[in-house]
Amino acid sequence: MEEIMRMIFNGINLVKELEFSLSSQEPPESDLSNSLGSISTLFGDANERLTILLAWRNALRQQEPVRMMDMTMQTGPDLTQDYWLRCPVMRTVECIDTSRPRHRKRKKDTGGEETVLVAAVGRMEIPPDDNYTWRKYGQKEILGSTFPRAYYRCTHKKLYKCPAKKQVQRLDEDPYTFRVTYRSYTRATSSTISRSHQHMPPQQLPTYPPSLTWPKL
DNA sequence: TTCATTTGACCAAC
DNA sequence: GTTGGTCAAATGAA
Repeated sequence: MEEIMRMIFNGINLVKELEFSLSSQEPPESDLSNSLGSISTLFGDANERLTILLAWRNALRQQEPVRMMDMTMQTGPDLTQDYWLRCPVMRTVECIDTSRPRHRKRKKDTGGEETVLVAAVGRMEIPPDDNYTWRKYGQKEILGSTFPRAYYRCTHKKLYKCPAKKQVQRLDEDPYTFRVTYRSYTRATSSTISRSHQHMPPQQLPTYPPSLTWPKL
């Protein structure tokens, strides 16, 4: 909510600036267009976030089994900032030993799994960016589902041995809602995190979702 | 040239 | 045998 309020106040400031420039002189049409575009975008984004937030609160009120999570509602650092590295490492993640034989499938392994419902932004057919860098590595038609399931892993899997993965499944009953499942973290100490991560300033660590926060360094 | 996506194939779990 | 998760070659975009 704090982030939304900040966007609204920024929009108000832009309106005031526009008002001032109009009262003092007639600005070039290009400047006027840019200014109106910025204001429109800012208020539009704030409105979208507010819509998602309300849906999330309604879901909580109804005590739904899975949480509607606002991908952009943050209380942490400013996520509009372009992190030089956006890696979805989870709090208690244990690094993968790449020397062991690979396990392609682990059914019933629900440890460290977190599922959220995510509303698509506007009429877009993709879920909003969760501010982490993912690389798609597969897509499958799922029995009983109209839409295919997409598989993503952390972009920095090799570099930092980051094991985080997510699955994105569009809901049959609501094509503009996605079920996003975050996977592959185990109960281990943060000391098992690759030391390569330690150059990430902790104050810039993203905080979404709760179980996806960076380890304390 | 590098990196991301697509997609058929592979394989373990059921 | 079927299904879901992953791999990796091919392809495309920047």
